[in-house]
Order: sequence, then structure tokens, then C-alpha cells
Amino acid sequence: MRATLIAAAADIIREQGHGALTSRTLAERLNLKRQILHYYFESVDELLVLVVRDTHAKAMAAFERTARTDDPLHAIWRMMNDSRMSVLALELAALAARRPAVREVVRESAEALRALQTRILVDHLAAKGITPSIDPEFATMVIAAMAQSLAQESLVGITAGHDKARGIVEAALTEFSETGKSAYFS
Amino acid sequence: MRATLIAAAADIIREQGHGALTSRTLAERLNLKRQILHYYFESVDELLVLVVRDTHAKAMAAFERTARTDDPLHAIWRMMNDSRMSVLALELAALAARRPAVREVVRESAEALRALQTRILVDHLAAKGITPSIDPEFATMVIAAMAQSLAQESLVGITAGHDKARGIVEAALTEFSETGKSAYFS
DNA sequence: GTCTATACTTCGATAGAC
DNA sequence: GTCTATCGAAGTATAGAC
Repeated sequence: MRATLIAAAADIIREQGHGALTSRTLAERLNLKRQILHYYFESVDELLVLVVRDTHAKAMAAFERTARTDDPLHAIWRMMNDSRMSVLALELAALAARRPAVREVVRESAEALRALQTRILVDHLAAKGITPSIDPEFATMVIAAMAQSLAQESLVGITAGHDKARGIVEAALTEFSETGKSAYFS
Repeated sequence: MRATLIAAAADIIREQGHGALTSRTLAERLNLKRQILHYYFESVDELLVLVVRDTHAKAMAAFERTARTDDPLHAIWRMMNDSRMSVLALELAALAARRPAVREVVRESAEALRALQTRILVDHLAAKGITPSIDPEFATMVIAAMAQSLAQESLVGITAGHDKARGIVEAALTEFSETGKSAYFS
């Protein structure tokens, strides 16, 4: 039941934003009364921390799976452009900025995910015998920044230039993935 | 007095996040009672829309000034990395995602700012007789995405890799600004 | 384990005194 | 123009019945 509540909380945050997660909205989604939250969790903060930990564990596992594919760079880019992941990440980051109890766990999660993505990139290039002409951590940061920016803009209703931008990024990833350089990001 | 309230609202949003702006916090900052908001504005939504419009006007004017400097690309990058601007932009975007009344005006603002930045970039390269090897709108999007991402991470307490990333971006801007190409972003 | 009942706080908003 | 007073709605949280 704790797991059910954590999953439902993540769904609400993803679908309606972190401001929409209250004891009421959570309970209503499961046809329960709002006091149920305090039976399973000490406070809303405790629930939020568990949502972050659960989301983090799933994201780490998913990124680790991409490392075992032919084209890990594109797989990472596709995952970060999946709105189920990007919107939730966006909301949890926004939440962390204002909730001290959530901040530390989000910070650790973000740093671990970045390190994992960088390691996947480095391993992929090493396996192909490529010495990249760009700092791998920087490449990871740019890819993540672009994916988050596109997601954020979509939430506000901005889509102009998105298809073009995705096309350019994907072409650059293909080149980088094969040569370690890029006409766009090298 | 309306202008004073709008400015104070922007300060609260910048310093404590959009969730901290209420009729109470706004009034207390000016040593007034919370009902004052409803004398000057119909609703909180109306105030927020005016905060967005005011912020937008100031940002447009500031970016237009960068067009008349020697090095408009670095000037734009510096402005977007100024935390006074980047944090407020971040908060207003987050607000827009959840407040329908604010969404449209933020969307228009973001699109106009992007168009202006792209025009400044195109004009700068044209004045130097450079034909860029990268799409100017895409370059604008990447620069904005990086600046916003660094600001967002800073709010969560992440600073690892930031100095390195800024160094790489600035070196790339220098090269791009002079040749239309870049070893990093071309 | 889930419920009812309840306490306390803060929010946005309105009415009306001064 | 700013105040006091007041409302209803929604939030977190606790106590106790079943």
C-alpha cells in the first residue's frame, strides 16, 4: 500500500504538477479519505522524499539498460525526451528548490544520474576506440539541458523550433557517437 | 503604488520562489495589510500577469542594449547567467506551467525574447561578414538551455561541473562570434 | 487499516468603517 | 487609500471509533 501511494503521488505530480499533490488529491485518486496519508507516512515531506528515491531508482535502472544497447547515446537522449520522465524530473527539481527536506535527495539523485550517463558515454567511446574531442561530462550536461529545456517549454505551450532542434541534436549525436566529433557539438 | 507592488512581487518570487508570493507576504514586505492587494488588483492572477509583463519589458530592453555592444553574444550569455534574471525566468516559467492565466503571457514573452536574441546573433554575424555553420535559432536555444539548466541546478545545490561548463561555453562563444564555427558548437 | 471528527493554519476574496 | 472584520475553501495533522 505504501508503494501504491508513492506511485499515485508520482502520477499526480507528473500529470498536474507538484502543487497539485495534497493529502486530498492523493486519497481521492485511490478512493480513500485524506487522513490515509498520515497512517502510512509521517508527513507529506516523507512521502515526497520516497517519491524521489523511487523515481531515482527506476531512472538509474533504465539508464543502465541503455548502456547495453548498440547506440547508448541515442537511447539516453530518447529517455530524457520521454515526457513521463522529463516532466517528473522537472517537477521534482522545482520542488527541491523550495522544500529543504527534498533538496538533498534530489541533489544526490541528479549527481548520480549525471555520473552514470557520463560513464556510459565514456565507456561507449572507449569500446569503439574513439578519443572524443569534447569533454564527456560537458556533453552530458548539454544533452540534459536541451532535453529539460524542451520539456519545460512544452509545458508552457512553446513548441516552435523543437522539431528542428531535436533533428540537429540527433544528427550531432550520430556523428559524435561514431567519430567522437561533431559539426554541431564536438 | 501599483508599480511598487509589482516590483515587490517580483522580488519575493526571485528570492523565495513563486510559491512564497501570497497576499500576506506581499503586504508584509511593504508594512501593509494583506487586503491591499485587492484594492490595486482584481486578483492574484492579474498581479502575476503584470509581473510577467514588467519583467518582459525590462528583459527586452536589456537584450536590445546588448545588440549595441562589441560582443553581443557574450553579453547575452552574461545576462542569462545573471541569477537575478535567470532565477526569475525559471520561477515564472514554473508558474506558467500551472497557472493558465499566466501561461499565455509567458509563452509570448519567451518567444519574443528568443526571436530578439536570434536576430541579434544574425545581425552580429552579418555585420562581420560571417556565414555561420550552425542554425542561429538553434544556437540561441542551446545557450538559453544551458544558462537555465545551470541556474536550476544551483537552486538545488548542484554546482559540480558548472565552472568547467561555463568556461567551455565562453570559449565556444568567442570562436563562434569570430568565425561562425566552433570546436564545441558549430 | 480505514474511517469520522476535529483543530489549527493560511489562502483568496468581499464588505464596510474611517 | 488603508484599515478591521469576516467568509469559505483547502491545507497539514492528530485523536479516537470501528
